[in-house]
Amino acid sequence: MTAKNIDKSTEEKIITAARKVFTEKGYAATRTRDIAEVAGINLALLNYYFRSKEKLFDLIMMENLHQFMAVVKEIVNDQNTSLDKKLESIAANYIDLLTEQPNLPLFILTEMRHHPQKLVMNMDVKKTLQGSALMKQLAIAAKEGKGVAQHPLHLIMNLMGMIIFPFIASPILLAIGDINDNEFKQLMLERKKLIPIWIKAILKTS
Amino acid sequence: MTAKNIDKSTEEKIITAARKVFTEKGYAATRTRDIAEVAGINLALLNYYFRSKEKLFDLIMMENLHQFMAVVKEIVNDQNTSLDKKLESIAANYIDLLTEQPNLPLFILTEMRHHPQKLVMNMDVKKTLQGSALMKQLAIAAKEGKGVAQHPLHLIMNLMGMIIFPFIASPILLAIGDINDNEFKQLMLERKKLIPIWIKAILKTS
DNA sequence: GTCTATATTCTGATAGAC
DNA sequence: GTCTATCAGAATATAGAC
Repeated sequence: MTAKNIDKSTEEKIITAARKVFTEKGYAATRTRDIAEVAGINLALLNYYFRSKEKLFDLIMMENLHQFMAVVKEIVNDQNTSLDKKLESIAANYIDLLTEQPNLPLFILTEMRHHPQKLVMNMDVKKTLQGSALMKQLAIAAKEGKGVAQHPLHLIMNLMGMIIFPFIASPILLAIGDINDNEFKQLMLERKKLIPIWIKAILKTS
Repeated sequence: MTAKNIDKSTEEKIITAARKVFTEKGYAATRTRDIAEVAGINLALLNYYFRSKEKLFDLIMMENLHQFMAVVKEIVNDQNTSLDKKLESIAANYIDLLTEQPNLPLFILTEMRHHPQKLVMNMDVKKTLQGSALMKQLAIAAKEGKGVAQHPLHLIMNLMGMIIFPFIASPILLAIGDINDNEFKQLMLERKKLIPIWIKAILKTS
């Protein structure tokens, strides 16, 4: 039981522990015993509160998906901000989020692939993006480029790839670049400013 | 037992099945029974040939790492090709590889995080890249830009992110873009040409 | 609500016949 | 080499005392 657990209800302790363990190790590699231990409670209590490993996992999965979507939801449909501002907000907010929770993307991408049944998210992200202010602004920007407009998905792939990939691949990147965790965080800070610039440079090539 | 298994030795059948199941589901979610079933043989035979789940996994892990590294190894240290050509080769070769084996990156990134002990690769990729012809050419290109040279890791992150991320996130991207598998492959084909162009545009902003 | 003890199911691995 | 049957241990879940 860590200091964080003081003053928390048992249910909250279990959820906090489950969030940590599931998000780090994924569903299959997680044992309910690990969660109970991290929560500082007995294994039986976990089932008393949540009935099963799967039900507890579903809760964490929803939480994580929601957290991941929240960043983009509030930005994408703002009619009053420019494309530039939107790119800056998305990059900055995601990098802040992932710096705090670096395991989030690998968790979501892995579990989404392994349990496509649980994919409430697809429709969610689809609804959020399709016909949004951002997509319209992207289409306009693409046309203002040199010539052939690229498929808007290319932009999404580039933007999200540049933001998310470093966190997914951080162990390799730390090794390649001979840098430590703090230097990595510093690079991510730089990327908050750089990614929007790079994306705009890319838009001009189309 | 699929058609592919005809004319294969038992050992090869098991390896082929293990490659498929491990790479799709990861170590923890894979049951040796699944592998045996896909191989069309009995569970006992698996242990007869490979002694344990872990030993069989280690083999597949090595295979996959090797396959993933092979692409970059032969390109990165070629003294006779320009930076442009190297970028083009890396993008084209990786996109070809990942179109055939879309689960490769998620497998490697996940298992690498969960079993850092098995990380023969870190030193491997490090050795391959550090001081390579590619890194020198990148450093030169960065200096020829507008002003402040960025950390070379930024370029690696951007290049690999743009190449790999779409394959990792393909389920979401298919949903967002309302496209099917073939349209996705078409987009990936386009990216073979586009990514080098985009990377060069990014280099000019630094 | 919380614990200990136990039931139940699953899974990796082996024994032994052929 | 290959199979069936089975074991041993692990992991989820529950029973029942407090």
